[in-house]
Amino acid sequence: MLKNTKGKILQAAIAEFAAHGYAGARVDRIASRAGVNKRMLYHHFGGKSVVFEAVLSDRLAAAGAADSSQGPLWLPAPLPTELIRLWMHEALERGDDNIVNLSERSRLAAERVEAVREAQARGDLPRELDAALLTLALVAMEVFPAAFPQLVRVITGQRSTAREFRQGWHALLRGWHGPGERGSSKPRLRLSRERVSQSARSSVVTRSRR
Amino acid sequence: MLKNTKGKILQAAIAEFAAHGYAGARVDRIASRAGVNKRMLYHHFGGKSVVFEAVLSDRLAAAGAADSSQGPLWLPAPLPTELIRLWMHEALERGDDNIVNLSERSRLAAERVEAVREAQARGDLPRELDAALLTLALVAMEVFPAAFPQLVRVITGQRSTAREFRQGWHALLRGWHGPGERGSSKPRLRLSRERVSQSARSSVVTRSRR
DNA sequence: CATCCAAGTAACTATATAGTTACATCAAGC
DNA sequence: GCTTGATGTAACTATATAGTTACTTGGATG
Repeated sequence: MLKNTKGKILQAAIAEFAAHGYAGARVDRIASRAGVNKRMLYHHFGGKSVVFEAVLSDRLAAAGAADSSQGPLWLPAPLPTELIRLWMHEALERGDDNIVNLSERSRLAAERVEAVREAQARGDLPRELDAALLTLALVAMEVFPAAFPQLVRVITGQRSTAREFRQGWHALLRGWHGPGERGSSKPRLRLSRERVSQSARSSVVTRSRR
Repeated sequence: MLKNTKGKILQAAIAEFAAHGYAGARVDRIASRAGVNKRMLYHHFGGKSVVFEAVLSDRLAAAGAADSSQGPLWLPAPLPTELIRLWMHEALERGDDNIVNLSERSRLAAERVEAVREAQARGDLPRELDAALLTLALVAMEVFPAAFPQLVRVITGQRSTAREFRQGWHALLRGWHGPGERGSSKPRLRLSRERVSQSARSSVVTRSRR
């Protein structure tokens, strides 16, 4: 079977739910995006809510697996916007109850925590911090600007997507983990390119305030 | 005029939009929550979208003003869930374009940045980091667990509302700002109560992984 | 007291939307 | 070649929902 109608529906639904959330998503649009008759959505799944479930299950389970390998841990690779939006919709709709695919996601998260632990052992990350919480903090710093771009703009005056902001943000992460001497003596910074330079000059903030 | 119908509608709308987002919110529910005839919503505002605008304007402008004063800066006061949900809906619906009340919010944010700057001058926060970005990072650490409770649970195995998690998270923030000697020699930690204790033991993470 | 206008009510309308019904196609097994 | 069941299509239905119409009330002002 090469038509793969179910798969096309799922892909279309991922885009639709990421863009509009559960309430804002339209079954007709999903079918139309998939180039498939709406009836097939009810055939392969059971209804809108089931498709939503499938989307979360499919998309959120694989998440985190992609980026656990490359790059320094304190500067995680940017996550796809779609995934972040689905996380937001998931949180808004369901909070931390009935987490879809909890066991698999926990397993993947555990791998990442383990990587952080190893980095701590190497001295690449501060040793005295709890590994799981540190992992969470790294994810937070990675996700936050993409999730709340308006707060980035309000606080720093910059767009979260601007090169200047991203460089500044990375510089902050680098600096925050401590250019100090806690831990090992190994060189902690793998990236030596990107200069901090003017990094993060907020354009909206009044500097001359008492 | 003591009936204050418009105000009641606005209050009800804040709750409704925070709970369900724009698409999920129901005009009838807003009217019903406010104990007011639906027609009045169209009388005082112009339609659903206008009410949404008013909610964002009213609620997001005042935000940040409340907590800019009390408590140490590296451990900001918890924000109301409602506000965080509105921020999430705002981000999902509008990104960083057409930010409502941008100028006033920027002004309030600037005050907070200034407070951080002063804390840096006192040596309470690391001096070498950009003040605006540091402020943003502090907000991020404050907002993230409430915004993404499912990620907290997936990564740490704990509920974001659990006392144990919060203590661990606070301990991490304290530790992260550097128990080192960069900056001043002043005592940096004002909270001396809450012990780090077992702080953050993740229950789901496999510790024995290669 | 009469007028007038903002505030309020109930019932209605148009439409968008999730979900269904009835039918068509087509390949495989008998 | 005929039945059968999975896959697909078009048109339909029931309902929820934003928005409106037509009317009422009440209180301030001349």
